[in-house]
Amino acid sequence: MKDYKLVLAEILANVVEMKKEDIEDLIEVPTNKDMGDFSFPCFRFAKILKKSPNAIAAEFAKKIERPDFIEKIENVNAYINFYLDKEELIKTVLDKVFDEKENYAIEQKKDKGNIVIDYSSPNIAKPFHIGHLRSTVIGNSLYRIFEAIGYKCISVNHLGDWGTQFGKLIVAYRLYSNKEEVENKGIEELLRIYVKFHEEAKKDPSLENLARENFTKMEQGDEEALSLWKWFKEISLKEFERVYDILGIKFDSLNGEAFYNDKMDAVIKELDAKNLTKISEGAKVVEIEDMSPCLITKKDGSTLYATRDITAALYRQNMYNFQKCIYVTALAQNLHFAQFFKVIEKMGYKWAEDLVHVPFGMVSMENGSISTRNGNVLLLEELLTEAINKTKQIIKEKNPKLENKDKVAKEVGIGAIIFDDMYNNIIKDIHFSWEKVLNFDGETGPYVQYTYARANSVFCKSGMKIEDIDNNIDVSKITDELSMALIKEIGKFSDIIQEAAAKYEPSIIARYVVNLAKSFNKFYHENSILVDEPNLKKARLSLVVGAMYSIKNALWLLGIKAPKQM
RNA sequence: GUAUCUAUAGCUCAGCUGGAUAGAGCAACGCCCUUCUAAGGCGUGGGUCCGGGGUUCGAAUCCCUGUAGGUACGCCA
Repeated sequence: MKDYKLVLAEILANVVEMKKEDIEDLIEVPTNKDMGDFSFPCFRFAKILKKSPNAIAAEFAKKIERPDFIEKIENVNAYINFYLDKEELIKTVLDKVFDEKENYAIEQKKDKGNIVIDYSSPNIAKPFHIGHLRSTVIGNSLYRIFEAIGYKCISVNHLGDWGTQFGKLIVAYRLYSNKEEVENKGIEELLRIYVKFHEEAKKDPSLENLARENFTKMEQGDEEALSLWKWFKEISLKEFERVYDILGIKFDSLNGEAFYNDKMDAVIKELDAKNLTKISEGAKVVEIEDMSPCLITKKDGSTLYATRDITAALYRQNMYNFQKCIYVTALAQNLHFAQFFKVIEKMGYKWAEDLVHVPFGMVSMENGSISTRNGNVLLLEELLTEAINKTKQIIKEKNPKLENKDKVAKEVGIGAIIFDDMYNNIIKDIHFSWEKVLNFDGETGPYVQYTYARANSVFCKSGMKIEDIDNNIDVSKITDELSMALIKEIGKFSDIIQEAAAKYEPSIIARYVVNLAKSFNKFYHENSILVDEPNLKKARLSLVVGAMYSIKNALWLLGIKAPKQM
């Protein structure tokens, strides 16, 4: 919204002995709307002026020149409260909404520079389960949020397609499977033999050594090992793409860990040349103060996770010249990121400070933590299918005549899952519960989508075309509190996106869109929209359409569709 | 042991760049569809903001400390 705060600070600076920047910091938005749109607390002047805060506030309040956009200035105790002029406020918000229309609050220019976002990044040869969902939907949302404030984003799916696990898989394949089984059953068979490997390795630890040997062979370019690896990777990618399609997510780069195989040598040499490496217990490490050392190579010379991440960061900086490089991974990986960010800093690269780890909490199942090895997993597709089926059932009950039932059920069911994942601060752990995730009442994705569908429905019944709805309305027609509350909520959208970006927190968008939907539902409940009086009808329809643009775009920022009917 | 995250209503959580009576949703109970989609709206009950210090005119919010739980800590990713 227009920067009223700044203007108020300038006006206050004429009365209060303080820099306008400091005044601006002091001005706050009251928690209770009865106390105005902005308020200025005067407690801190008591000491200097040797008067009571209440007296000071009263004195200041008298001296302030009221600007046009302020309807009323009121002194309550130690506060000076400012009430925005309603007509001014309506005009300001609607001007912006109808100037930008379907792009409302979403910046179209991408001229602030590049941001690389590394997310999803599942491990090849393991099925896509609900544990992978978080990184995927959070990363996708951050991508859209940063694009919405004017950055060009590059999404990277840093596939876990390299590492000792492939040594394990190769061993497991040779011992427990064959070509036909893998071709027929795909990733399911790969999972089976992976689990089997871990069972057997408990009894016979030499299998682990065999696995390591096979990975080393891969790193040395052994053709047989590599062709198996390639085959496993293709099978996995097919499955992942199916899941990404359902979620509507695309990546700009699929450069996984293997992509950096031929680029790590140069980086290790650079580390050596900068005198950062040491040999410790046979491994090559970079020592870091106040942290355990970062391992660069194992004693057999093969590389590790950190080696590939350091190499990838250097490559990305070189390739994209990023303003930020964001990693969306579990909180449990905190140390790893702290370590390799520090290594890059030690290498003398100033852009190390542009590397950002966005950590999220763990998902656990009702019967303990998720473990692919133990088979305690819920496949994402199973969850999505369940949600879609539940939605179909509800549609059958509530809106049996709906067209495109399947399409809508898909959008709503998936919306429910995505929304649920991002409604709380991402740092919170999630204890998965069918009951919770399949509840579509209250503060949920379907609630917001339903609100949108209602708004669309009433708009359609008006018989107006979208072009007929604009900001050219009789502002005096809108007077009630609920309409004003809706306008204010719509007007907040841009600030909310800024906040979500600054905090790397999609839940801020999710919370916002729920408040917006609540606001709309109250407005809708109390005010008839399709009234006879044409000017009133037009004014109210402007609010309906403004709410629709806002809800649709906010859902889009979360990666959720807004069906027109449901 | 060290680091890190979390602790607010029965449950799940907002609020945490300090401010005016601590907010939602779920669950429970009650009301509102001959009127624009009831996946909705309204109402009722429900709180030592984990404990203890400190800073401040003012602390759920900042600092210190303790407690409880989660997670990570060299050749996995």
